[in-house]
Amino acid sequence: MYVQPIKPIAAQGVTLSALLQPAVLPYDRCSGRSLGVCAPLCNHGLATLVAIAGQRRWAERQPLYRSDEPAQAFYKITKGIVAEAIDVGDDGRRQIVAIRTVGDLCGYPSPKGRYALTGLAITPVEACAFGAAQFDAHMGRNIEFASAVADDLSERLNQAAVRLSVVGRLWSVERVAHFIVEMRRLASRDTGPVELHLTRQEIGDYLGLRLETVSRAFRDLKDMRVIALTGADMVVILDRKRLSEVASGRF
Amino acid sequence: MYVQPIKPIAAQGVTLSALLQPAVLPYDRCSGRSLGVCAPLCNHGLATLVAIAGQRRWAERQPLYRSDEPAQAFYKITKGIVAEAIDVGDDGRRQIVAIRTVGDLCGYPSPKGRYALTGLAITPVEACAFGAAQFDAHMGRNIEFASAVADDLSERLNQAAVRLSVVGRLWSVERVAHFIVEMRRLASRDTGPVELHLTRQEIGDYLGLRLETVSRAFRDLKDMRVIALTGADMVVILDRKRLSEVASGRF
DNA sequence: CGGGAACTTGATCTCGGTCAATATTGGTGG
DNA sequence: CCACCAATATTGACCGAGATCAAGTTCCCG
Repeated sequence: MYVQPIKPIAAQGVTLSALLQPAVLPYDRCSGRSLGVCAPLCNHGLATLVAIAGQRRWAERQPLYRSDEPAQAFYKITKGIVAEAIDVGDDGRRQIVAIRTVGDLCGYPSPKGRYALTGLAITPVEACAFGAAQFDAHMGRNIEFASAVADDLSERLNQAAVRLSVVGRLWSVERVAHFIVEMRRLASRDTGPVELHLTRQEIGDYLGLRLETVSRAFRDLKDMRVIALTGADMVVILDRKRLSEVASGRF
Repeated sequence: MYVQPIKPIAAQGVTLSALLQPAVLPYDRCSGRSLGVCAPLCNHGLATLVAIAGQRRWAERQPLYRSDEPAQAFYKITKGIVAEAIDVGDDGRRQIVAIRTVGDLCGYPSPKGRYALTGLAITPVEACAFGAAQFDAHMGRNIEFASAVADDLSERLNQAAVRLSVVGRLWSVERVAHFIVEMRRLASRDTGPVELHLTRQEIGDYLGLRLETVSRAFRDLKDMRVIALTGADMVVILDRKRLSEVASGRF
C-alpha cells in the first residue's frame, strides 16, 4: 500500500531533486513508530488525507518550523531525526523537549494556531506535510483517526513525564546513561553501536546540562566500563544491564 | 444542567457521608478548566457517560491512584487540587509532573492499562470517576468527545514542554517565581494573596529542588521586594511584572 | 593538508545539596 | 483557652556536582 503525495508545499531549502523524487512512499516506513496514528491514517479516509499531504525535505540543522510561527502544517517524519526545542530567557538558554523520528508526528500547533516549539532537523529529514486545518477537519470526520491521535498524544504525555523526572531528578551521569538508552531504542535496533547524531551541545540542551558536563559524563561511563566510544558520535554499550540501572537512577 | 452520578465506585477511605452527599453536581463546576473536554462531555452522549460516572472523595494527602496499579477509572476533579507524581530511583527521589485542579481530567492510563503516575490529593478532593473501558468506548462513539480529549491532551503536552524547560533551564529563584505565577493562575483569581497548598518538600519535588533551596528562594524573592509571605502558605505578590520576568528567565 | 568546528580536559567558582540546629506553625488534648 | 508536641519551615555552615572559563586536541571537510 502506498501513499501518493500530491501538490508538495514549497519548503525553504527544498531542492529540485526532492520535488522530482519518486511520487510514492513505502507504507512500511510510515509504520515504524506511532503505529496508532499511522494505521488509521493509512487505512481509513486515506483518500481525503492524502489529497492534502505533500512530501518535503530538510538538510541537517535546518528548522522544519519555528516557535510562534503560524502553524500551517503538521509533519509525519518518513526519514531522519527531528529535535523539538523551546527557547528560555533571552540569553541563549534552550531546552530540547523531545526527539522525534520515523513515523512520529511533529508540529502540533498550540491552541493559538502557532507552533509551540521549534523543529530542528538533526539529520537530513524527509516528512509528509498535512495542512493543519485539513488535519483537524479529518479528525472531526474520522473517529478512528481521532482516537488514534488521542492515543498518540497520551503516549507522548507519558514520555514527557519520564523526561521531566530525568531532568528534574537524575544526576548528570544518570541523565546521559538515560539518553544513550533512549537513542538505542530510537534506532530500533538493539545490536551494534549506537549513533548519537546530536552534538554535545544538543545533548546538553536535551538533558539540561552544559556540553562539558555531558562530555565528562561520557568519560565517567567509559571509566565504569559501561560504554566505549568509537568516535564522539558512536557509543558501544558494554554492560547493558548496568547502563539501564544507572539510567533509571539505581546505582 | 446537572450531571447525576450513578453507582459510585467504592473508594478507599470513602466515607458514608460522601456516598450520601447530594446526588447532583453543579455543571458550572465542570466548566472551570479544560472546557474543551468538559463541554462535549456534558452536552453530547451525556446519558451514556453519566451512567458510568460516580462521585468520590479523598482526604488531604491521600492517593487517588497509584503508579503501576491497573487503571480502572479516570477522574474529573470537581473540587481541590491533585499532584501527579512519579518515583525515581529507589532512594526516595520523586518528581511531581503536574498539578491538576477543578475541571481537569487525571488518571489517564498508560498504554499497558496501568496508571503511569500516582495521583495525590493535596487538598481535600472530590472527583467524578469514569470507568476507563467505558470512557474509551465513549470516545469511539462520540467524535466531538474524542476531538475534545485530543485537544485537552495537546494542551497538556504544551504545558509539559514548558515544565521541562523550567526544570531543565531555570535557576532556583526563577523556578520558584514560575511556580508562584502558576499557582496564581490555578486559583483563577488574580487578586489577593496566593495560597500555595503544597509544602516546601512538595514544591521541591515539583521544581526539581531541595526543600531548603525552595525556602531560600522564597527569602530571595522577599529580599527583592517581589513577594511577601504571610504564613508559609500565603504569598502576596508585590511586583507582578518583575515576578513574571523572573519566572520566564529574564532578570 | 589546512582550517574550523566539535570534543576533551583542566582549573576554578558557584549554586544548590547536605547536614544540623533552631524557629514557627498547627493541631490536640487537658 | 492554653500548653504541649509533632510537623513544617527557616537559617547557618559546609560540601560537592555541575557551571564557567580557558587551553589543548581531535576530527572532519573542503
